[in-house]
Amino acid sequence: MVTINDIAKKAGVAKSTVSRYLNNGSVSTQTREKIDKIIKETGYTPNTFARSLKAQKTNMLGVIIPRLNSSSTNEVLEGIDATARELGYQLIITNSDQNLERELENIQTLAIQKVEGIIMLARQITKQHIDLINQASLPFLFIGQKAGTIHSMIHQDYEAGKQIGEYALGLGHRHFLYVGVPEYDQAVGIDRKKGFLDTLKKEKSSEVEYIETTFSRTIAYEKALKFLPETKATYIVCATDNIAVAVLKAASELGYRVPEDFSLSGFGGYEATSYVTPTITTVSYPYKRLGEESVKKIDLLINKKTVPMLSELGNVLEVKESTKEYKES
Amino acid sequence: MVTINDIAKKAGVAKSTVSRYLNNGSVSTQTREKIDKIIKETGYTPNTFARSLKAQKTNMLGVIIPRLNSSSTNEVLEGIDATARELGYQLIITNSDQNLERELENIQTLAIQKVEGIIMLARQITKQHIDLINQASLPFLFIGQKAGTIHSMIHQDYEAGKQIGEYALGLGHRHFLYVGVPEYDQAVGIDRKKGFLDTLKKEKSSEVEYIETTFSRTIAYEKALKFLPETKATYIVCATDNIAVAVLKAASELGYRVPEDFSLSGFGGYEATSYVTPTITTVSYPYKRLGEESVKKIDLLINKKTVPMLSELGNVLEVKESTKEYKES
DNA sequence: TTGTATGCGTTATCAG
DNA sequence: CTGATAACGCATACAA
Repeated sequence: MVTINDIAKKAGVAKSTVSRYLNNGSVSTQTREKIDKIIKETGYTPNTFARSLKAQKTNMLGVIIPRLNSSSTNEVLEGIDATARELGYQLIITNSDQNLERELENIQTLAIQKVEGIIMLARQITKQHIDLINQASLPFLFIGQKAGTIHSMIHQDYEAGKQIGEYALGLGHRHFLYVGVPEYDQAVGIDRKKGFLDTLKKEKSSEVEYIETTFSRTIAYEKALKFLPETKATYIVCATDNIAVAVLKAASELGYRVPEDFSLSGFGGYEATSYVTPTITTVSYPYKRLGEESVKKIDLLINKKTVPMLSELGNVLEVKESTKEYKES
Repeated sequence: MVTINDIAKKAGVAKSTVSRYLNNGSVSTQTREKIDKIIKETGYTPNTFARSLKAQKTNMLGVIIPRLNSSSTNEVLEGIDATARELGYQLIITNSDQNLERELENIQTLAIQKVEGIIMLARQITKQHIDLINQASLPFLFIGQKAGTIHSMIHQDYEAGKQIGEYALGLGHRHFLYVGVPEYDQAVGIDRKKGFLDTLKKEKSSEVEYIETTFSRTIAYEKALKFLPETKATYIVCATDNIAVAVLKAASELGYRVPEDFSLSGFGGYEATSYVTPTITTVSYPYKRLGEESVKKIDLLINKKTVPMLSELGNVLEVKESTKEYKES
């Protein structure tokens, strides 16, 4: 490996001169040219580790994601990537494979790598998380779930549920099926559902059945094959777009027509909802922007600015083909 | 920041003793316990940079991907992630956003970061790539495209095209439409297509129309709205599953029925092909395994073992609902 | 403008 | 088993 010393020797100067050349630049034109040439010849690049060691700064940002093959995750990542690049951060992305142990492990690993801050796309936040994060004592930001004592950035999930509720009631529907996910996920499992249910309460004549599934398309699909023939709902609300796509698939398999037999909607605004037939009504979430904002926020945190503990991003209802008015038949 | 020195002082020993404790472990039980306690109290973690500086080893692997929101990319990443973890590598994932400049930039960046090796999910390989890689002179592996002088790992795209060709001919089809992508992509744009076309040549009575689109679903969708009413093909071959999904969407929009009006197939084996109606026949590629194998290969490269310049992974035809026999009507 | 000397946190060598 | 010391590659205060 060629070092600053080699360059210095070959150029017949002190290594501090080379260092100056590399940084400030207070060097005579002569030596500058000499060094210039030699660096090109040797293909020398400064050693980042030595630099970081000296500067006590790594310019690296850690990102922890729950899984790779998720479109929402990827959109968030896109936003993170773009803004990180803009602000001069190098990204270390670690995958925790929806596994609590690995999540904690990754926090550790990133802390050891001395990243300047960590952004974590959260599923559930446990005491272990909090403890570990406090212990690591570096700027930390949760995305997607809120944690009281740690900075977080979330979607307005309660609002989103409310939007769908109001929209569906407005269409005249009174009998609903809510296909949800477990409550360990505060944002999706609880807030989103609660927003919906609370809205329905305003309409006394409404009824809601509830089915719980997981984030997996396959599992949702299999459950749908069973519950679709049994439900009396005229409107099915799925907790995620993925689930909605799976339910739609099962429906078409079983010979139901959407929205003629029942209306269907999801949450998320995934691209997939636009490429199935019918296209699926959804509440679209600004995932990419969430990623962008999160980097800006952690950057502020890193630079010791004060930022609000919690930021919320709004979302917007996208009416497509899978929902229609309910008319007494 | 708490360092090995702090620990040493508090424990009343030399820092070399602490270092030994951290590594080999030749320390008396007494001092071991003392150090143990202090490290826990202070939450000390060794500084990776100092370590890397000393060890001249970073244990980091660079990965360059063309874009984040691609299911094939993500499956490859899953494989890479899993195996990297197994082999003890830390991943630095950089996104080049389908941009040549950024690709070259990323190679630079990763080289500067002193990663031990780079895996790049390639689109096209230019002389600039080759030059830069040779200059960086570190283990490098292309995935998805082959480069003569640099190690690469690819899918059998020509074979895949052939498989579809033989299958379609076997169903009795003679009039085809191939929806392809530009030839700057050697694997998908050329090999895949050529495998298909070469196979058709064996059947004199066959005819092929050709339409070129891009990897974008939206663009493919819009093109399909135009070409579907015009084509006489009874079998449409799409160069990727994404394109196939888009064409299917356009078809259902226009009132065509698949496979009654025409058969349709893609390449890739993306999950999406299973969640549309009808499900789409495809040649599935072992993306995840590709990721796994690639890490194993670069690990070999890093450890100076000799490995073949080129590795190929096979793929398998998955017949689903979107294709059926052609019968003279 | 240039060179010398020192320290960043760690590991390894070599006496003790 | 333990401690002093040098070295990794770089940046910088200070002196020349």
